[in-house]
Amino acid sequence: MITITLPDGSQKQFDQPPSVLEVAGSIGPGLAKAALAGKVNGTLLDTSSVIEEDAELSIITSRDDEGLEIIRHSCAHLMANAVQNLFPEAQVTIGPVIENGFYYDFAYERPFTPEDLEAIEKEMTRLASADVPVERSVMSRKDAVSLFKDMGEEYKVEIIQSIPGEEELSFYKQGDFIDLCRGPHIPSTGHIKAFKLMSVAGAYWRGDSRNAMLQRIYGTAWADKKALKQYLHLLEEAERRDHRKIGKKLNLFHFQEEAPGMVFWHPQGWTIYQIIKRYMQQLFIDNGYQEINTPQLVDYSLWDKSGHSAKFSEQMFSVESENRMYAIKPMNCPCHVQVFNQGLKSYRDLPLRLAEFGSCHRYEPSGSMHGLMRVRAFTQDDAHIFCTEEQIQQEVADFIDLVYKVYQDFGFEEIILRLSTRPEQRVGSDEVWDQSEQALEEALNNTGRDWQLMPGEGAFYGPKIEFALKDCMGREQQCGTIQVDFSMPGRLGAEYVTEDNSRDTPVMLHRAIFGSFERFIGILIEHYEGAFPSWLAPVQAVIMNITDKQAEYCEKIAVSLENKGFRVQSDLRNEKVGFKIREHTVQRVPYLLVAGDKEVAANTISVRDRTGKDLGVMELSQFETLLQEDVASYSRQAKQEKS
RNA sequence: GCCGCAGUAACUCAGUUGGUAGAGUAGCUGAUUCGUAAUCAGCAAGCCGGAGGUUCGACUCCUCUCUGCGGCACCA
Repeated sequence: MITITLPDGSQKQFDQPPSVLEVAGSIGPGLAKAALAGKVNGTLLDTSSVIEEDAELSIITSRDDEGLEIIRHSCAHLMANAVQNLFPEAQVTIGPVIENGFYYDFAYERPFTPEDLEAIEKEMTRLASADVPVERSVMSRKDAVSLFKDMGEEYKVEIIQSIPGEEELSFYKQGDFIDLCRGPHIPSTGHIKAFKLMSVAGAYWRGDSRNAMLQRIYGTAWADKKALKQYLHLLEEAERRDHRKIGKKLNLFHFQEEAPGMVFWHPQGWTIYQIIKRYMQQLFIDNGYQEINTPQLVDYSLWDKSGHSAKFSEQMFSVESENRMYAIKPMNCPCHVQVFNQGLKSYRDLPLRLAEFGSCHRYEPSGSMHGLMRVRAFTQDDAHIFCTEEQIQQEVADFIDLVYKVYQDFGFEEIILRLSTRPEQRVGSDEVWDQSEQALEEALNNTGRDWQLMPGEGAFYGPKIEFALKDCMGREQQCGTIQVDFSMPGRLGAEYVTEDNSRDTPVMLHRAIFGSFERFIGILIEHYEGAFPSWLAPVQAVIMNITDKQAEYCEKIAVSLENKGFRVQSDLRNEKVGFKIREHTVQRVPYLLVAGDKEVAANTISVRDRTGKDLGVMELSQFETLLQEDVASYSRQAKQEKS
């Protein structure tokens, strides 16, 4: 007698060990039909698996996250099946589930074309509607190797041979197609109902750039057509929000061939940049940082000393002049140590916080650049805190608070914290690592917030905390960081006089909140879809006349608002108001002010916002208050506005 | 850097099985003076990314190169 306990606590008895499917069938025929797999005592198994002893079981359907993953995984197999039907020469390699979908890597003599994708998709649809049963089997390593060798599947043979000896090898077969796989899989291909092949791209075998390049086909799969449609819609929205498109449309910046990976900021974009910079400058002042500025071009000898030229010279631009080699700085830290080194420092000077809007250049590989998100010339909100080991924890705690405040000011509510600890290759003694990892950990714990541990992900010179924010599309963007550095101050001869009049080397904390201005602005553009909240909007209001008669009045209003510090334009062109309204709405100006004869007579303005909401007719002073309050709220209320 | 795709007017894009290009928007000129998301008409605008080659002839075909896009790798 086998007792199966279901998630609701109810129990079912079976005379014979039942399969997952049989249990599902005993609950209801609908469930049996929908069952994709079973979770037996926490382990996912095929519906065909037989449960040999008393167990807890939940039936997995497409409504479960696990069910969706199984669908995606099976869809990857379905695709491999289709590819081999159409291109028998293609070798299969691996096909895992990824976020929102799956991919499968093939080795084939030529790249797949978009037409191939269409054909593959069609073949997949055919196989799915044929509802081919998917059957699991077990094979010995020897049999498996010879089977796949016979099929000419060299990559599979390599995979099989790399699996540790004791492990059981399971295989899934649908029709003539068989693939090595841990499973579980759907009982038959008919359970795949909504999928789409997205793109082809090259990908290295085993992710190593020294290996052969395979053809990777990406696909997405969902429980039903509706979910698929929703996802495709989301992709469209992401495309609409693409900062490169919006940057062009709103005339914020451009790139051109002569300066790859370097931004040409236009007046509108530079205004946003300046606002953010001023915001950060004030933040520095309020939080005990001192702003400095250091050279762009520094002789290679300094980079030799700091260790950069040995490790990172490939990513450094260099310049030769008068027989000297200079590097355009890829980082600010060595220069900041030079500033620290000027004049003898005392323990009383610590912590010393030096900040710089440091303009850095790094040679990024051509294929890695991406709009503002990854550039070769960028500016960091960079600062280095020189302190004692005892001071690390407090500095880190203060910094975490600061990051939260800043991200919230910019409208980001969800923030993810990660602690990266010592990597295999590192400098510094274990005691120092122990101490600083502990300092970071305690600082994190003291915030009362959740954080994730990333073992071994720290920099070679010290552990670090990273801050990722979630944008309105739920995408994670890693921006802020604070890193403990035991190495560089010593290398560059930084020291201070201690309380007992000896010398000691300070610890250096590298930290940034935005990361790079360029990237951060890119994130903001996508987050707001170009509709910046008033405090960031390059133009906060446009005042427009209805006919020439009100031109002078509009000018007066514009000047008056400008004198109050607002960013205002007047639009006195001989166009219909509707035309002007449309244009500035499209340009995402937060407030549109109209003055016709009525407003002139009453000394008022008619106000609407870019969402089309009519805010009514008001006196100028009323509007000033409204705009002032909007600006003062930063981005915190921007969420409510849907434009 | 690697694989694939792309580069045509300021922008978005169409086009030619090889006979030197077209539409919308923007721009300019003129008319219109208008009440909350596009007034009308006319004009001008292109070394078809760059270099080489094949050809009587190349935007179209080939080679190289640059830049961008999607991935991969990289991101101290």
